[in-house]
Amino acid sequence: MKNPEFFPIGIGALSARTDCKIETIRYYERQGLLPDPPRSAGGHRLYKEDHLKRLTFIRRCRKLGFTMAQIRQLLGLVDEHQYSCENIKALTMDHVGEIREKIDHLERLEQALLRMAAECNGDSIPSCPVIDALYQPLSQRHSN
Amino acid sequence: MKNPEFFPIGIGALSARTDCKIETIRYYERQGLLPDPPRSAGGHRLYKEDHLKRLTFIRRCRKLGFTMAQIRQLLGLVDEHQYSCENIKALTMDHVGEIREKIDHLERLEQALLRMAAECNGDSIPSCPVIDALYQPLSQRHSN
DNA sequence: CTATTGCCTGTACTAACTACAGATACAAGC
DNA sequence: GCTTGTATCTGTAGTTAGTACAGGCAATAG
Repeated sequence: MKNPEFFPIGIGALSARTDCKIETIRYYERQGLLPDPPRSAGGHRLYKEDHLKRLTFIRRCRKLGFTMAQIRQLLGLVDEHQYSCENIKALTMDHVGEIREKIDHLERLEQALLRMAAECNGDSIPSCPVIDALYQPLSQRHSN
Repeated sequence: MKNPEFFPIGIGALSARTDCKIETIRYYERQGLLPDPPRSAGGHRLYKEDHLKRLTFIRRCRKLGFTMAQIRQLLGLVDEHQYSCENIKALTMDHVGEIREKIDHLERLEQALLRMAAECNGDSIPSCPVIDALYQPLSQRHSN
């Protein structure tokens, strides 16, 4: 029940099954995230089910916002069977922390922009408090 | 009261006053955001107050998350005196919309990660539902 | 006059891909 | 077997917004 007749597959089929562009697959190989696959007589890459699973893992991690460095770390743990629920959870929660920081930062930007935009009266004369606020030099308040 | 004795200044002084690295100032010049300044006999850049104001504007916009393309647009409007409260506010609110999309996306990632981490029992045996969830091929459910 | 900064140009690097160009391999049809 | 068309190959360059040099002049302090 492991569909042995479908493997090995070429890079195009792997690409279609993982929603990952061919160039990106080759890029991951160059970066060492995917092992170099065996080749056909003519040099074409031939992938088996393990490659499919590994690439699926990589793509899911990327969609969750993990960096390639973090994925490398996760794969390292998996490859060496050195992972446990404990350390995977720790890495995951580190990543959650990073995401929260980004959210905080964006929320602060949003508030700053909304405060400035609230000053606008929305008319069409060539003047705008947003531009004024951004354009005034730092040294305006006391002679610097 | 415009401190005329402080200008012109060199690139190092401009850098110090704007919290912008020297290389970044030259980069903005290459990208056409800052006009080419006059030079000394020996070729050193000499900046005046207008440059200081313009660079301050650029840096504030960057800190607010505007891309360089957006800043180019804002500066274009300012340079041609073609801006009004109306269109500046519109650009600002567009940017707020982009920021909100990023926040939404990050919040969804956070929830996905937290859901996975919640499955972890936190023990130290080499097994983890997060890894399992990420590693299963798409084709696992029905023979593909 | 010389030593020390300061500044110059040009190039290469970052993250995570994407997009070619130009050449070769493979599969299908006849 | 031959041809055609698609698949894949390598290698290079582009994207964003800078950062980091190397190697060489310019300005300035003492």
